[in-house]
Amino acid sequence: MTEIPDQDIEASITADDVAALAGVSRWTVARAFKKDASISRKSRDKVMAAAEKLGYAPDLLAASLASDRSNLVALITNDFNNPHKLVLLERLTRTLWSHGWGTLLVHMSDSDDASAALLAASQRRVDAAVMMGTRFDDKVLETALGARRVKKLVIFARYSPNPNTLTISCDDVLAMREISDHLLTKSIRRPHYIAGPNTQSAKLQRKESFARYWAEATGAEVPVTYTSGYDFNAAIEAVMQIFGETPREVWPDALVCENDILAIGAMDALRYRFGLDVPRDVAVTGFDDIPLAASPAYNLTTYRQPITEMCLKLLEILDSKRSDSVFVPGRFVTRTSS
Amino acid sequence: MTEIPDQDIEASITADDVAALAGVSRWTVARAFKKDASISRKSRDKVMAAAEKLGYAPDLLAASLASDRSNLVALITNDFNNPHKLVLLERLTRTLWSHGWGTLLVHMSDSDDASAALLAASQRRVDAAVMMGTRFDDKVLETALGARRVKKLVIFARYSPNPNTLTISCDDVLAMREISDHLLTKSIRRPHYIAGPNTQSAKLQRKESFARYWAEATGAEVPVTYTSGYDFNAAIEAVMQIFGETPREVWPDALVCENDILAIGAMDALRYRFGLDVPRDVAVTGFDDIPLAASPAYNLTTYRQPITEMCLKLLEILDSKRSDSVFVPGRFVTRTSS
DNA sequence: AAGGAATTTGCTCGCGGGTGCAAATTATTC
DNA sequence: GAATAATTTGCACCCGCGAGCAAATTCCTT
Repeated sequence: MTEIPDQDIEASITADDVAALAGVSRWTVARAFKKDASISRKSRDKVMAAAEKLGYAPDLLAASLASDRSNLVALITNDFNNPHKLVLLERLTRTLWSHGWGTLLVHMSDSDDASAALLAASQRRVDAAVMMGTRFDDKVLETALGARRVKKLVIFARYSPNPNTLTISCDDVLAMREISDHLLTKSIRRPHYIAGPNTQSAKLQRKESFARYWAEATGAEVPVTYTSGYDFNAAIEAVMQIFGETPREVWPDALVCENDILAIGAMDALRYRFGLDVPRDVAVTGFDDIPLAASPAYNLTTYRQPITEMCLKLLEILDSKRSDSVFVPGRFVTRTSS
Repeated sequence: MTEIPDQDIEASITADDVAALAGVSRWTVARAFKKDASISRKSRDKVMAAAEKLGYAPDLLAASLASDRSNLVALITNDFNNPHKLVLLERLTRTLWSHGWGTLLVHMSDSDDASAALLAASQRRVDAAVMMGTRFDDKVLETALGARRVKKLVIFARYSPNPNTLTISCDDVLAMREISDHLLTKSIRRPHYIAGPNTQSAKLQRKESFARYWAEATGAEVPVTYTSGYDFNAAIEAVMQIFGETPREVWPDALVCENDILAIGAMDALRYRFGLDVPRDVAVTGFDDIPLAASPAYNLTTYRQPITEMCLKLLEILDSKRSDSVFVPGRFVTRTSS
């Protein structure tokens, strides 16, 4: 009979050690740790007792290598200015984790392309890569996908028509129709759309949707200003430009912002640079419903993305129960900024 | 001569394939990809050419298994309400990534303890675990460390006296002295400290430091209110309590907040619930210098953590060039809220 | 050109556990 | 109780690469 070493000696405990202690084979130990494996009640108990005694936990690295399944998902993102990212991150990690998935966070700096991030992910054998509300270039993506195999590539909270890609996103079209209808009931005449940087791909569909509905309803075109980034300073600049360079008579009476952080910057600019009142002089709407949107300082009318549902859809994709893009309706949140 | 398979056939390319194409052994391929390995210029070129042709990239999983070094760091956190977390996350991932470290993000829900997170991390063989600005229980930590070996455990942007642990943190003591001095020059008489939840361990040293300096300078004690969490609603409640339950004559003339998100909530409460002016009626200071602190709406006086330096210290620890705790001075940022 | 040092290359063995099948055990039927 | 079916267990082989040493090659020196 082999000596079982004291449990705190440097060497780590493997399935073999547990097997020896439990008096079974290594493979029985593996089965004990596997959901619905073919194993008798008795041996499982024996194994579990031995495992607990030794403080054994399966090595996920070795398991991934052997099984070609890592239970790892790469979360790729590049825009860390938006507090909404934090919400997405939190929900994604929590949901995935509670379903047995680990998350590898890959920060893709704006300058470099997606390939490096995807390559790094694939080198760790992730089962899927999730581009999280991230702008990226479709062409780069194409080549990256060609060269390096990432089993599944999901675009989360954003939209890409790339056929090698799955989109999970809020239903922007529906959302903008609601915002549009809302502004109409508030007798808005001249809305102005404030969009993030104008990128080639992986965009949101908010601007187009809003413009289309507004044109359908009123026949008027919606002017658009693109900011230099998704942060409130960029929004302040945009508002300075819009209101600074046009005569007061043609000032917009509503700012429809692509997301909350732009909306908050816009509100600050309106109030502190132009002394305007929101919503009396200008109404403002956002998108995402970040925590700050509910603060008494902003009370922002916005649209909440259905993150929980979106996470569930992601799980379905990971479990291969789904393989098509999906657009989930969110919820319009009316507050006093409009 | 072996047939080289077309590069896009399902099977993934291993070092063996590259070796065959380059006409060298598998180990030479490995050396070509290793910094300062003993290999001739000629073979390295041959290997690299072959690798590029096949689209080969080393499998990091297999490498970790074989070498007992994963180049993976677990980032463990649990408080996703604070936008400052996003800054920390961004910096950490980016710094680590650019130095060859992958980051495993582990979300530790407030309810459960650190053990589960640490266990999960160790199962993936992380080289180190970083608790990121996270409250946790020291006792749990102790047992978790005993049972499961995580090679290095770093407490980042927080402090723990646990000897199995390394702390990398902003120098809170210095910081609070500066804030304290600043308030004295502004003739503040009755500061009130707003702290986050009162936890057992892994706390910040801000409250004690401020109270101590203030007492040294004025002989007065600083009253403290603990919020129920690090979000601005909790701060609003705290302010409601402080100002709602005491007569106007003894209202504080400054709110020293443990971080920016509390400070912002406090300012909102002062302005919108009590109609007070900041800083004329009450001065407010924060900590962290989150992006919003610079917005025209808040213009918050705060203290910026030296995140860049802290990340560099972390790298030193990962590379085993350092094995002691370190407290880095940050920078006091004066704005108009005080 | 020979001898030795320095450099480069190849190889055995192992990291820890999964797959899929064959052997062994247990349960079921008549 | 024997024969068969169902369940449980054991095993050879593999996943892709690294440590460390031995063999082979190259470079220097005299």
